[in-house]
Amino acid sequence: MTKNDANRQLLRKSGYKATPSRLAILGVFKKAKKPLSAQEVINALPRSADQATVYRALKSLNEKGILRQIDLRHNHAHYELADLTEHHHLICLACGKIEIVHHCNMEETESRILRSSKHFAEIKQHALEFYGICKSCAARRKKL
Amino acid sequence: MTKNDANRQLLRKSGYKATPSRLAILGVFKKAKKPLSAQEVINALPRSADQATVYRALKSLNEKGILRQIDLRHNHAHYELADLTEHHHLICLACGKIEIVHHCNMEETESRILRSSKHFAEIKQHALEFYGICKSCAARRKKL
DNA sequence: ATTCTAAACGCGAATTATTTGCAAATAATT
DNA sequence: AATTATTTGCAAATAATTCGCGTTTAGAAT
Repeated sequence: MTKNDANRQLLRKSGYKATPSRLAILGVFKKAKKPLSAQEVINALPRSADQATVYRALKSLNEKGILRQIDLRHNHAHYELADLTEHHHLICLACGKIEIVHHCNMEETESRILRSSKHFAEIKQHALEFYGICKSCAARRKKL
Repeated sequence: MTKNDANRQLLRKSGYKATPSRLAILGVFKKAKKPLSAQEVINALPRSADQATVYRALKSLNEKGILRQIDLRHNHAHYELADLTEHHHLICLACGKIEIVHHCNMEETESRILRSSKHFAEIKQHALEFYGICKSCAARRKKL
């Protein structure tokens, strides 16, 4: 299966063993349409893996930049594949709805920041999320 | 005391009672040089308050926009006063060091996003944090 | 193919972070 | 001073994440 071979290589290239759980976790993210929490990954796995295994995998994959961590303000971390085209999230503070946002052009900002920073040598990632109210929540609130 | 009077008004204006714990919590943030976790607030309080009280206060103050929540990737929320001049954070993935970043000009981006969004009515806040490696961690790593 | 070994796993328990229910206390209003 | 809706403290619950450790296993070396 070619998809698994690609993931297998990806893991090996980062110095990890290509274990069934890690391959399965990557598979779950490949299918996902939105950032997933550890619990959602656990639930979505075809053959169950221990929660410690999943947490460890998420952490490692995030450290190597295969996944990226997203803060949706839900008191727990979410992750998504890092190789998606550059985008950010618009999150409804009332209902949690997520919309994808493109074209924020952060590379330029990052290099400018780095040039003027006293203490930092490198920027590896950034998180840019917008929190607001979605239209249906806004409508619902007007009625009250 | 004039400073407390200002905070007292701020709280009342948001519909809250100006209780000693909330005034003390605002006092702690006023002195702080960096975003604080709930635990750090608890430790910094002159007269101790219960953790439930502190968590409840942080949540309310964040909802009313007096505090804002920051994600430093430490598995717990941090907060800072919302009325600081617009800035963001540069966080070292290796040691946690924080540097303040100015001039990211997000208002323009926000209004553009809102104009092109299908589902969102309003943007209330954003989080923009940069994660990288600080110079001293970079140096330490080279030696290894 | 078999052996070897560091890395990864599963399990259970520990930690850490945050929330909740409820009775008592209290800030603001009258 | 009396009233009342908020807020507090306490203790316990829940949620999120991590850790220790004995066992298994992927990949390298024979």
